[in-house]
Amino acid sequence: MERSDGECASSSENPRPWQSYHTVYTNAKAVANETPRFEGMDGVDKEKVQKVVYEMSKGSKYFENEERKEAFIRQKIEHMRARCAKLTSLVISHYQKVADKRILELEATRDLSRSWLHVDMDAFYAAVETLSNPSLKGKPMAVGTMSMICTANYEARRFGVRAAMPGFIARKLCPELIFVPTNFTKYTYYSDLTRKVFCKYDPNFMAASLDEAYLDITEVCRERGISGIEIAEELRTSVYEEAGLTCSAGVAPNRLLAKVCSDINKPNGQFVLPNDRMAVMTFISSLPIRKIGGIGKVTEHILRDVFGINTCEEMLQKGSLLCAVFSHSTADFFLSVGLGLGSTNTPQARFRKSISSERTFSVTEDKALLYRKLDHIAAEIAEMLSADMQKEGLRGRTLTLKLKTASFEVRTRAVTLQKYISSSEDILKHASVLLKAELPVSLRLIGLRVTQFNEDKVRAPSDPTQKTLTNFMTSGHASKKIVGDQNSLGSDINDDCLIDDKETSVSLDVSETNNYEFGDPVCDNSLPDLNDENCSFSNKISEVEKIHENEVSPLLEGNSLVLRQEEGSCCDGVEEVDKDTTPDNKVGTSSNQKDQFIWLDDYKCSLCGTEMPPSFIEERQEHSDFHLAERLQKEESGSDLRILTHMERCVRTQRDHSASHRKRKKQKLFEKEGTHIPIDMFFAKRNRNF
DNA sequence: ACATGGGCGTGAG
DNA sequence: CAGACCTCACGCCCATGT
Repeated sequence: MERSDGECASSSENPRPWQSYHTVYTNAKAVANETPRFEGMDGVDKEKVQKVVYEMSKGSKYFENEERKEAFIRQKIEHMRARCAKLTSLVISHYQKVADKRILELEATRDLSRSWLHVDMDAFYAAVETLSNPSLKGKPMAVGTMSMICTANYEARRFGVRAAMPGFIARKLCPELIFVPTNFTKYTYYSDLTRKVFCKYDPNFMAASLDEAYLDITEVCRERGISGIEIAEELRTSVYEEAGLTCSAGVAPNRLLAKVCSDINKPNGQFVLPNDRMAVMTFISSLPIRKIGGIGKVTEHILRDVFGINTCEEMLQKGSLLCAVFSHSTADFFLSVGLGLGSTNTPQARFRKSISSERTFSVTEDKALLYRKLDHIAAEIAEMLSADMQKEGLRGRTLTLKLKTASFEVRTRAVTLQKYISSSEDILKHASVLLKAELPVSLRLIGLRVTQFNEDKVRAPSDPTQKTLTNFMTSGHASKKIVGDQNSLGSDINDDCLIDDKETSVSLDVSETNNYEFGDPVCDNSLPDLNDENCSFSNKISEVEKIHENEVSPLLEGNSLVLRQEEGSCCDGVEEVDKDTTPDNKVGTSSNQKDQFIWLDDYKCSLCGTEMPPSFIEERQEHSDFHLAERLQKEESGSDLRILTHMERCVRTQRDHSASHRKRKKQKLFEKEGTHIPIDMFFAKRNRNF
């Protein structure tokens, strides 16, 4: 079902707006496709769930942000489509050869000699909670809070309640829902019980999280002369006996497939895929791509809407396009998926590359209050982070501050230091500098991350169990401590084999659209910048005087520092918090007029036919920018040195502004149109000339 | 050409 | 009583510096 356009139109035009509002929990792997037999999704009225989710979300800041992101992805898709359409048959046949060759090479790496088993505990946290409080049995229950759920039992899932869904929406879906707070000490305890069982089958098993693990059962099968089916059954029985919990298992020739398999007969079931090429290919042929680990909502969307790929098999059929459009590693990943390949070795320990801690809090309008709060929270986070680092003996020299504004825009700011740090004092000291530089902002989250570790730290590898939904719940210090404790508590043995969840772990960054090999005209990375409401783009500032406004922002920053110091004092500052958006709004209207000529019926782009509702002010501006840039590029390449039009000046103004406002990133959107020079180079040139 | 730094998006639970 | 949509890790891209 494809409704890329009407999505954001007002509800009068679109009778079912909720159908296009996808969230991770309405579009999760388990929910994604038809086969409703399993995953507790039987009888879930998906339409109703989506409607409720939509109704509960509609109009919120969060929702608006989701819409922005959605729109951005749609643009990206549009762009990639256009690019594919432009491929000449010559280019395509070239990439067909590239793809064919690569497929052969990948095929040659196929290893069917090993058996991997993936175990996944059923609704783990919920199951543990039920164990310790049997009265919960049979009742819909979720582990988590009103703002976020990390696990729901199967009774609750029947109502559409899922992990990563906010609690208040879950309650709407299921008014009877019982909420139970997280308790990691318990989960860790039970996790250890299960791991003791895993050890018997593979002493080097890879723990993927508290409730998931990969076991290489090749040896046990051989030694005991029994099949993967039997091992899986025995293991599940044993886990139940030891921990009183049910789990699901998948057995396959590699980890990627094993993980897919464990999902098939969940809960309390198993699925075994024989080590046979035909069996694998058949399995893969109809498998929806979304079932593959590493392919999420966005990638699915792109592969489907740009290439028409729905099943893994189709990755191979569209191999040439994939190779033409994506980077080497990404294309390789996709092709491997199409072949049903995955890693089969037990990787040597992988080391953590970053460690971080973040926290969400309620948005405070009052500046003085906000700043006091920030002080407090920053200090807390620094301490948690430092504690975690010290626990793992880590020291790092890059500190990144993460902020989420009241409008859900995410920013990160980093410094790289001369020396390695790990103390909370050091962290806080540098974090404060970063934070202050951003200050007139209304925030809902701050986070700190440390990277660039001191290498020779050949310490125990990271504990993958940390990457859970869950930690945040007890989000303060408590949870962190407990999570940390998993390390010590948690099986010392397996701690040294780190999981790499992504299996082939092929870097699949969909955002990249690089093709490799010699640069052909296919290559343009461009996507309009739709993301940042705050800065730049919507200011297709049409008047020269706007330039002065650009100069204002540094002053504001200066102001903020002052404000910062006189925290207690009353503030005119609250407005300034919105300074970013205020000018935008103004500009929005003025530029609207300017753009109107391009929008037929105020809806459809007269140049390329892309449809976009009038409410998408910023997106539309970006879009018209795109055409403008295109035109400019043509002119430039034709060495047409004519005088800039009014509109063009505006764009330049905006670019300057953007650049100076460290908004450089998405300008790439306009780069690399075919063999033309990058547009920002172009602007640079122009700017020098004028 | 290559290394490094910074910013962002993606996926997972 | 209303409001409440997370946390963590990774890898890619661009820009900049050498």
